[in-house]
Amino acid sequence: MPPKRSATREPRQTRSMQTKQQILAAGTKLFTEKGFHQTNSNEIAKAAGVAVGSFYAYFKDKKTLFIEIMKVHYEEQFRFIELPEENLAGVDRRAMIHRLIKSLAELHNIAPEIHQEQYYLAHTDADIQALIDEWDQAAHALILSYLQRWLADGYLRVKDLDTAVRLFGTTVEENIHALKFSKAEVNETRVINELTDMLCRYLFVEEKNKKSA
Amino acid sequence: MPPKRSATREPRQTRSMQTKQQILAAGTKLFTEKGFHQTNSNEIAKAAGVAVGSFYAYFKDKKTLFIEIMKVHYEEQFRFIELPEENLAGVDRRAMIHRLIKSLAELHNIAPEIHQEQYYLAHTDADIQALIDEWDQAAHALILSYLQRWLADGYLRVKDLDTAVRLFGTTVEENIHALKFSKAEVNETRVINELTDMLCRYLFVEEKNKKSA
Amino acid sequence: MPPKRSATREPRQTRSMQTKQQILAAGTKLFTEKGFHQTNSNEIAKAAGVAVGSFYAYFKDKKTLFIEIMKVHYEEQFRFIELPEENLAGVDRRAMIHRLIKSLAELHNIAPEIHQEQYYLAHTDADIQALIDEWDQAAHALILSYLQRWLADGYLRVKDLDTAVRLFGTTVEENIHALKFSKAEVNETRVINELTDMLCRYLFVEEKNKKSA
Amino acid sequence: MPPKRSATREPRQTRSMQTKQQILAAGTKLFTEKGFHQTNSNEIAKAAGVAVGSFYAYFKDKKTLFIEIMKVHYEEQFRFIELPEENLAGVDRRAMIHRLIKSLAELHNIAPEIHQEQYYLAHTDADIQALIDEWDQAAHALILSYLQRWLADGYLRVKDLDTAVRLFGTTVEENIHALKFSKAEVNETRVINELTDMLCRYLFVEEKNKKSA
DNA sequence: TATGAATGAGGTTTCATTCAT
DNA sequence: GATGAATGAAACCTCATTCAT
Repeated sequence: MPPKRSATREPRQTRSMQTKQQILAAGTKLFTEKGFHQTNSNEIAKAAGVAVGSFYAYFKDKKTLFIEIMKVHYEEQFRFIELPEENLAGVDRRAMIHRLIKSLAELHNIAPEIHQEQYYLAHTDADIQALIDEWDQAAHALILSYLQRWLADGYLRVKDLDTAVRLFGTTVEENIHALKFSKAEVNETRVINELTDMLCRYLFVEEKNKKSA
Repeated sequence: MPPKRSATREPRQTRSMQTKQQILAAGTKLFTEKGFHQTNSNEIAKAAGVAVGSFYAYFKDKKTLFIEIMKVHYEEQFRFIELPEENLAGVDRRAMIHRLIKSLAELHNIAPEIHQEQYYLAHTDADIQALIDEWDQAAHALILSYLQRWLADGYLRVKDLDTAVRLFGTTVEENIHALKFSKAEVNETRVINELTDMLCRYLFVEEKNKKSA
Repeated sequence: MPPKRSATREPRQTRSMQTKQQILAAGTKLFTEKGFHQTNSNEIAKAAGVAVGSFYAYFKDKKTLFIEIMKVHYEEQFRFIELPEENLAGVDRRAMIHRLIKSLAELHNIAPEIHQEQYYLAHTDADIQALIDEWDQAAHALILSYLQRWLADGYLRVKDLDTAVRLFGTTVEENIHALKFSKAEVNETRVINELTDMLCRYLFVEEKNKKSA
Repeated sequence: MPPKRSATREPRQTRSMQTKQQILAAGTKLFTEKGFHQTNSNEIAKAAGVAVGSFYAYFKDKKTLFIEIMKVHYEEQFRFIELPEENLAGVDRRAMIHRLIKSLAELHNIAPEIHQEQYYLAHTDADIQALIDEWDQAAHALILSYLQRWLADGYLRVKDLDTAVRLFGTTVEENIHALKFSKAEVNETRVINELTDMLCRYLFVEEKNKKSA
């Protein structure tokens, strides 16, 4: 049976790419469910439906697979986030912050445990640490660009921009993370609301004052 | 008399207690430097200057040692923190928040990596998760008692107390943690200042309004 | 597809089967020579000419290997023994008993120590006990079918068939076993002859009486 | 408080002997319950209520303890059995056999597992094997003396005395053992009856013939 | 490329025995 | 004598990785 060519070119993955994808998927699933150290390469291969040998044909070792997964995960993350600055001044700032937080929260639905695993492994692995640093810098640059715009427009209350960027980044990231991982019953909407409030009050001059002026 | 092996032998005598302390110290050091999975029992024993057999006489296994270290660490933490409520209404609230953050930061100087390790291991280990939950609840109770006092005194701006407690806890904890672990050059004083500002603006009605009134 | 680890990997391919056979052979040899507790897994692997890892790929643990050896041994045993009943009434009964004993003795030449080891391990291991019970029942059923035939033909002297079955089984089994293990010089032919006499006199009505009738 | 000397001298064991007895008792209990290899010296010491150090003060090693236990057990056995020959010719022979079997069965109530353990350990331990051989010889001598008496009195049917002795010893010993260890419901009285019948019919000329004469 | 059996270093844990007190 | 903490050789078992097919 010859391959049925359809009129529209279907960009099928080559067999090889497919295999690699299967391993990535299986790795993500297992690292996520059981953690890096609790998952072994035979298991990953089996879950991917390939032989261990193939695993090692595509990935130098287990760590390399993990790093590739991290990369995929972060690319996905930045694809979501990278809302470049618009020139709007009159835009509702609270809404912007809120949207930013929401999209971060969205991200964490993809593979929240990877984030955790990553931070853990970073502390004994320089390669992973380097990747994280790189991404942190990208995130900080993004936040900074927001703050600078607001500063230019006279809305910003904070003085120490660099520190504010850090604080913003960590606070959002970790509260979202806690939200996803808390065993306790937590209401997501309420947490995001309060978080938004906190950041707005911290960053911006109070609306009331303006109005009263 | 049946053997009745408890998870951990609990020594009264001095020599024995000393050995246990040595193992605890060595474990703390190594887990901290290289992480749980990168440290093995022989190594711990050697670092403690005892035979492996002694390790297993005092701790059922590596995990049990880790849990005991966590407990020691947390007890220390609570010894620092538990500043009971005073009845003062006129006290400087910013100063109180600042002090709270500072003491938390202090704590992290003891064994910051243990905290990280802990959260990591929790995600595949129910025993460790249980301990963390317990302590989180204690911390939340403490924060809540502060907020309720401020609420009673009419200083509090937030409505959703429960969520605010969570937000407060996570935000302080994680920013301090990030502070200690950031590879980048970070100025501790500045971070703590901004963090304090953020939390005050979030929690309290603005002073200016009062003054203007 | 979940891992679904069966206790023992069941190989189809030739190389793999060969390896398993080698391990079984080495295990049989060593358990036989030195006993279960005096033999360790590294040793077995080395004797089989494979790595320890392979040992554990094929057998969950040492006990599992032992159980498989038992099974092989017993299958062999039953292949020898299962002489189904014929309808002959006039057949020499002494000759039948003699043949039965001889074939049991034959069996014990295969791996006599395994039998001993087995009984020993049974007393602390339920799995092994279960296997032994199963085989005992099979053996008892076989003996019973002989006795019932002789009873029907009017040759049987004993009344309490169930007890006789037990007595017969144990007596043959253990005397053969003792024969094989006695350090003293024992003449096999003489023991088997006396054993045959004893069982015939116990089971059957005396020929002389018949003749005199 | 000075020791209260009673009028009658109470032959109290010295403290030292008492300790040794405790270890022997604990060893017997544990070897019996869990087997030699499944019992460790610390456990025995604890069960005996003494320190491990004391264990090794009284017994060179674990095996030595086992051998001492064996000896105690066998002495007890021979104290029961050694019914010296009487000169009686008219005594009921079946009753004698029956009594012999019964007393053997009695013995097995003391520490039946020791017997099993013993045979097992013998096969890798020469010292234990030597002891067993010694006792077997004693038992055989005893049985032989019975048979010779019956032979002299014209009651014996068997010709091959040496082999008969062996057969008798093994058959009684192992059937009693099986009786004690069978997991199945077995009626002790019935087994002992049949066993007695079997041995009588094997050994003795039939009564009926005599009577009819 | 794909396969999966085979490898063996290395980690975990036990326990018979010693020895300082 | 008694104690029991300490020892460390040796057993058990896992799993990242290789390599012959």
